[in-house]
Amino acid sequence: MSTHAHPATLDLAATLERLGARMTAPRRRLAALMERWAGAFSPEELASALPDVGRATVYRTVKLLTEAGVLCRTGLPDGTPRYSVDQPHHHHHLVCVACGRVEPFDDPALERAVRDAGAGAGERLVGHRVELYYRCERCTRDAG
Amino acid sequence: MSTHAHPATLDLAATLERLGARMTAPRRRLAALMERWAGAFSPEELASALPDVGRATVYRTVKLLTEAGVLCRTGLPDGTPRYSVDQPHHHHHLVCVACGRVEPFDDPALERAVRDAGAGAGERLVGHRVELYYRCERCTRDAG
DNA sequence: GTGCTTGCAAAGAATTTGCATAATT
DNA sequence: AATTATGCAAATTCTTTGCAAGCAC
Repeated sequence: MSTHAHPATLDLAATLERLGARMTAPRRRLAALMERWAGAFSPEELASALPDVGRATVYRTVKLLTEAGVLCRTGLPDGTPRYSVDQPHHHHHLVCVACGRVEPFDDPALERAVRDAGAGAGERLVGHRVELYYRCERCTRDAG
Repeated sequence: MSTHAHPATLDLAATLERLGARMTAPRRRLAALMERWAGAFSPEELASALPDVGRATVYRTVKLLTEAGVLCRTGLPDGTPRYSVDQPHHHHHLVCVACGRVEPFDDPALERAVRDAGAGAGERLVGHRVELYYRCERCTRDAG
C-alpha cells in the first residue's frame, strides 16, 4: 500500500536507535551496506566488503537486526545461510540457485493455501516459510 | 499409489547398493537408525547415538544419501540443519519449533498455489520448499 | 565520566580431509 | 588381491566470546 519509494538508509539505523543501541560508525556502515545490497548476503560477504570492520561486529550487528526482525534469515537449498533486509510485511522468497540472490514476493492465494494446509494438519501453526528456487535472468544469460 | 507399508530397512540400504557403494556395518547401522528415527535428525545426533561409528563416517554417509536424494535436508527457522528420510514423492514439512521434529505432508492445493505464484513471478522455477512451523502436541503438553 | 561497542585473538561448534588400517567384493 | 570404507586426528569454515581500549551519550 505504502508507496514510500525510499525506505532506504534510515530503516536499519532507525531500528538500531529504537533498540536503544548506540549509533556507531561500524553499525552505520553495515546498515548502509545491507540496504544497498542487491538480494541477500552472508555475514562473510559483509565482512569482506568492509575489511576494516571486525568480523565479530558484523556477526553481532546481523544478529541484533535479525532479532529485531528487520533482517530475515534465508538459505540456499543446501543450507548456506543468507540474510536480507526484511519487508515490513509478511512475504516469501524467490531464491536464485546460481547466484543466491533473493527476491521477496508475496501472494495472497499462496498465503491462503498455506493457512489451509496448516488447518488440514490440525496443528497449532506458529509460522511458515516458502521458498521458490529458480535461476535468475542474469544467471540464465551467463550460463549461455 | 503404492501401498508397500514397509519401505523400511531396505530403502536406504538399497540406495547405497544402487550407488555401487559397499555394504558395510557402519552404513547398515546408520541406515537403520535413520529409518527408525522419528522425525528429523542432525548428523550430530546420529553420531552420539552410534558412538562407535566415526563422525566422519556419519557425515559422509549423510552426504551420500542426501546427494542420492533419499535424505532431505531441512532446517529450523534459525537455520539449524536437520535431515529426514525423504518420501519417494514431492512433499513439504511441518516442523516443531520446540523439539525440531519434522513431519512430512503434502497438499495438492498448496502445490497448485506455489506453481501459480511462480508463474506470477515469471521466472524459471527449478523447485520450491514450504515449511510450516508449529508446536507439536507433545511439546504443547509439556509446556503446560 | 559511565557504560555500551569495537576489534582482536582465542574459544567453540560444525563439517571436511589426509592417511594408515580394516573390511568388502 | 584390489579397491573402497573406516576411524582418528588435524585442518577448515563459520560463529561466538573474553577483554582492554575507544566512542557515544
